Amino acid sequence: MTNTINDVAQKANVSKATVSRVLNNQGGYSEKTKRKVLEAIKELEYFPSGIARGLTNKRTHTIGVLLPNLTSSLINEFLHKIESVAHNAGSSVIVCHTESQGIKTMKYLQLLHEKRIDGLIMASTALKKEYYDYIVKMKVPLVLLSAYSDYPVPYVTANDYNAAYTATKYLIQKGHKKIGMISGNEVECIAGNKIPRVEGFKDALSDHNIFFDDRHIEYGRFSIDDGMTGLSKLIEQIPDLTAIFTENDEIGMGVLSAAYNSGIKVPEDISVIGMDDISLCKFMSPPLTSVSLFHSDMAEKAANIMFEMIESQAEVKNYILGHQIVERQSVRSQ
Amino acid sequence: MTNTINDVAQKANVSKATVSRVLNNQGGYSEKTKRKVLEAIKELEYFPSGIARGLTNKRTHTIGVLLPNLTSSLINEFLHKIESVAHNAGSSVIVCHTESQGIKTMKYLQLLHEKRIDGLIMASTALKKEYYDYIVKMKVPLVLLSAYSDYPVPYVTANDYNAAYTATKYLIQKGHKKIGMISGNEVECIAGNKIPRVEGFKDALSDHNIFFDDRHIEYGRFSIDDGMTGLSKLIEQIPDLTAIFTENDEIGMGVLSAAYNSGIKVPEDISVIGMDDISLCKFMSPPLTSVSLFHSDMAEKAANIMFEMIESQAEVKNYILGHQIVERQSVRSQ
DNA sequence: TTGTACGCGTTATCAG
DNA sequence: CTGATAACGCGTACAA
Repeated sequence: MTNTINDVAQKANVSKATVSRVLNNQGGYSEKTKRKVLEAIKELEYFPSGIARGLTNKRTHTIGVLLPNLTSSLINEFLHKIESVAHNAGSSVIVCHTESQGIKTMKYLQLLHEKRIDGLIMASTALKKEYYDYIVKMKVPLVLLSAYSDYPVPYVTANDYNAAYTATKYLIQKGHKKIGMISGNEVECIAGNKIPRVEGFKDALSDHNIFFDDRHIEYGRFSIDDGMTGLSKLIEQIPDLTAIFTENDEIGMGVLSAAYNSGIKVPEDISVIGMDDISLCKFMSPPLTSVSLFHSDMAEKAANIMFEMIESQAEVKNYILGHQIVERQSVRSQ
Repeated sequence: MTNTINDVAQKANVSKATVSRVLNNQGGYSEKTKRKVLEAIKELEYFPSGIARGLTNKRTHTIGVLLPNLTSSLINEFLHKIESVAHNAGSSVIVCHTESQGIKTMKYLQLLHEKRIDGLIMASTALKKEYYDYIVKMKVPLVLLSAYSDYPVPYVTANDYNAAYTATKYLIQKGHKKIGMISGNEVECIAGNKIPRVEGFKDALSDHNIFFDDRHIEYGRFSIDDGMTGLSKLIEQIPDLTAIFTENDEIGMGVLSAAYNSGIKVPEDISVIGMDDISLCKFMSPPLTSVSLFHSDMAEKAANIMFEMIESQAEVKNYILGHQIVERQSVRSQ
């Protein structure tokens, strides 16, 4: 059995209250008793129980992170940064991967509720009413990461519409006129909402008087395979296609891979620009031009906001981070 | 304030013992009181506190996972599987990334100790005496994942030596005679121990009477960049090199990338075989031949063992999983 | 079938 | 400066 504060108190011939005081450096005790207590602690190898402490303190020093199926390098960037901030704040992180289209989300929410987490970060997730209502009941600060919501919830995200617009415009400025897109969403709208990256793409095209129709956009599921199949479909539908904007880098990788397999040269035959600027872009063949959304900064910001809310209850505002094209070698001038 | 079991008891005009019984389906109560209690629970939106329960139960239904800096797709495979098993067992997982060479490891162990986790999984980490001693004091079941130890601790891992031997032999059988290796370890030995994958490489060469010396092996830090610099160094030292075995796929990707940048064709000019068979291999240009170590199975096994130990206290034996070459297009016959 | 009382490990309050 | 004692929220013998 692990030793408790009582054992220490007994061994040091003091009350457990005193032990607690020494433990938390609260002052109000003599040097002598402090030494006695410290000694007993060392001898008994006593280590306080965070869970018992949490019971009285109403704080578990644990936060939850809900993550959907994202590119693994994105998940890692998010998780890593959040963890880093959390640990600096003396908290630990419980991760929950919400696999396929969040049917498990409610279950995880309950689990986290039961664990009495101090706060919750949801990444890249559409905040459904069901979730929101439940989280409100949990009475736990929530921060959205790489997501937006109409509910009064702070979020940290990029402007996906603008970023997609920028990427498309970049292609246009490079002289491309036949431009396709491969989206990661299987349908054109999510829960009735337009997909920002798709809209940005469309609007950039319209604004520059470049023709497009449904055949210029393929829909998939954000996987590399979708990039592979997407390329052939796009080429089939638009034979004189010269450039492709992919909704994320993973799809972009798929395009690169499919191009390699079918003897299509990038960027000579076709230009490709991705999005997210994951670390792998640099190592593609050719290195993939992409749009950085500063995910690491996003995660850090979100985590910081989270802890601010935990500490001070204060309402915190939203942050929309910028984006930046990272030129590499997958796009050429037309 | 969140409602407690007392509030429910009061509302339903029963004792909290009865509420507890209903909550845990322990029987011994009339249908009528059950209904009353359930109703009160619903009205008050009562949800039991796992931390209060943990205090009496001595079980927090939380396990810890310690991860070093690995390829993000590996981390994800590990984490995802462990999480999946954990959630099925009604537990959640706290992640701890031990960043650069584990100086933080002890701090994390203390944190997990304080959190009173039920069990601990350490991935790809050399179990130092300091860690081991501390974990023994924690009195928490420990499972090593993708690691081996002389301490009496169950582990689930591949036989790295054999896998490397197999990979090298594969290259030899393809007719290669000038073979280099890029290791991810900065030095030839870790804490006095030879690196299994390096030894497997060397022995395969020796056993087949193929000459090699120090110039045939480059050391780095498991990053893609090391693959990039490693390639040029290797070629400089061994101009007639025809094949490279990289200690992991990430380094292999670096080699592919560096080759692309310097106009070296893979596999025409040089063959490359990686290790781990991460999901990205399939999408490299060319697709990277690798050795699968079945990491997903490893993680699942480790997690299952973990929960067996938690449930039954029983000593559990070790598992060494097999490996398999996954042929793609980065190696050609010489 | 139901209620009482106590333990779990810690912190906080109030005396002394 | 220090010590009882009461929470905290839940489980569980034991008693009724």
